[in-house]
Amino acid sequence: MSQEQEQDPSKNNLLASLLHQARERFYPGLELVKMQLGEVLYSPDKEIDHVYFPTTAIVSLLNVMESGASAEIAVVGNEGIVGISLFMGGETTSSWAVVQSEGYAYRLSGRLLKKEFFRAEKLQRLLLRYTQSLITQMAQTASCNRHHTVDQQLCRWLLLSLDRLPSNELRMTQELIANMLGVRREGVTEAAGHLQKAGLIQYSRGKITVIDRKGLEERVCECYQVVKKETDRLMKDNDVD
Amino acid sequence: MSQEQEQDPSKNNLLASLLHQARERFYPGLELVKMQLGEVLYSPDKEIDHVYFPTTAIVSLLNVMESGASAEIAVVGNEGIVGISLFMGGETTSSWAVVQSEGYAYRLSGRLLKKEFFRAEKLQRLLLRYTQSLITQMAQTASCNRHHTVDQQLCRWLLLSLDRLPSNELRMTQELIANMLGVRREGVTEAAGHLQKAGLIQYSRGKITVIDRKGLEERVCECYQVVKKETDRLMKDNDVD
DNA sequence: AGAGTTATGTGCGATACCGTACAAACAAGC
DNA sequence: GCTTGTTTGTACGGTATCGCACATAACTCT
Repeated sequence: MSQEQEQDPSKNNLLASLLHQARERFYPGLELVKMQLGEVLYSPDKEIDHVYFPTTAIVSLLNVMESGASAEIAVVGNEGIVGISLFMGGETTSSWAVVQSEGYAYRLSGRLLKKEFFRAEKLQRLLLRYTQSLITQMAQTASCNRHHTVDQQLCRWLLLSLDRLPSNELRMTQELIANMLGVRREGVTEAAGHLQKAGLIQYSRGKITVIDRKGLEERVCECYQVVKKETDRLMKDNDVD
Repeated sequence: MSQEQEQDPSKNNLLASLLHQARERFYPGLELVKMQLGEVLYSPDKEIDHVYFPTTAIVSLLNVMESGASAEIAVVGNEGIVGISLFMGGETTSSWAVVQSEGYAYRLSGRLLKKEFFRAEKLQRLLLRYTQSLITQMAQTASCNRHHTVDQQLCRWLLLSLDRLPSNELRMTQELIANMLGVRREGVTEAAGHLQKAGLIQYSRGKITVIDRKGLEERVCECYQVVKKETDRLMKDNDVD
């Protein structure tokens, strides 16, 4: 499989930040896995025994209500790690991690990561900074849910996905997007219709092609930039020797 | 001032978890401060140089949009600490910390906390666990904003405040609550009207008395319990020797 | 007591989103 | 080709919340 051969741990930003010694300790434990759309990496109260460093996959952190309604609270792609509650403590979370876009990730034993986390201060600082950027994302999602329209949120969501994909083409049904945004499927149809009419995207049956990224950026709410800027700030110059 | 004399570091749960040695290192650096309603402990891009361990005060973590609209993303009372970004890394946040209910807190130099954080593993685990519980709160707030009514959210907010106060009386204008929930002041008037009519609360000009806490708990959305349960789980048996 | 300020109540039309129902377009298999 | 299932489009009434305007009520200060 050619896609598989192109994979390399350094395609994940966090793994790429691990230099020399740290790399030697980590890389042997890394296992390349392919993740399918909809795959559940963890769910509430299920002990997490691995963490995942996505390379081409995108993972959604979701909150599911008693009613069954859901809402995405953060997205993780090749810039991050899935499973922070492992080193944050608690072992489990009240949210779900679901594969939103199929692709590859490197998997690592939780035990190993945890050991290194408390042993290697620089690694720890790296992961904590990343966690801080996740926190920013969640905080912004909370207020975005409160104050912005579905149109704006769809733009945000498309850009978030775009940033984590190699091409300008997303494979997603509107139903799925609706689950992420926590709105009706018809709401997404309508919002997507607006964007299509404006010539920003073009989609058909589970395939969305972004034609005018600039246009999306003009239409998106501030939330996208706030998170991006803060993440860039937190994650630059973080090499772990 | 009698209120002041009743204060003691152990009234904050995190400080109370610090036993023996840890206590000796920390307590000398603690400074009791009184915090007024509306006081800003930190704001975006302003370097944080102290952390706060509230005893009787309640602090809101707020996100403020370009439009000026705001939304509370988490609350911190005597169960927690304000200023996690200090040890999480990044030094600043994109959110505000504003005193929601006046009272006392112990203030500690950020430098000292940070030093201890990376020196003392048990302290670190304690603080990370607390951070994890904050993350839970933010995640739940995000989905609550999406799926639940103002009525439900007001119940949640009242219970959150109640849990962090000594009495069943809150000093809060509806305007202020509206800012926290990110809704119109009139919306709060209406929701509060419902609760009052149902005999759960009683209020007049900035003073809300909760008469029937059980009733609130029956009417609140699941979000309240989800966060409470998870926080209890994360924060029990966390003593730092 | 009276004036001014702050807090709350109420009423309106506008709008964004919901729930539901159903039609149309497309894909995949036989 | 035809059938079946999935995905998307459209329509319609219902509702929660908004934005605004203004009335009332309660404290505060002189």
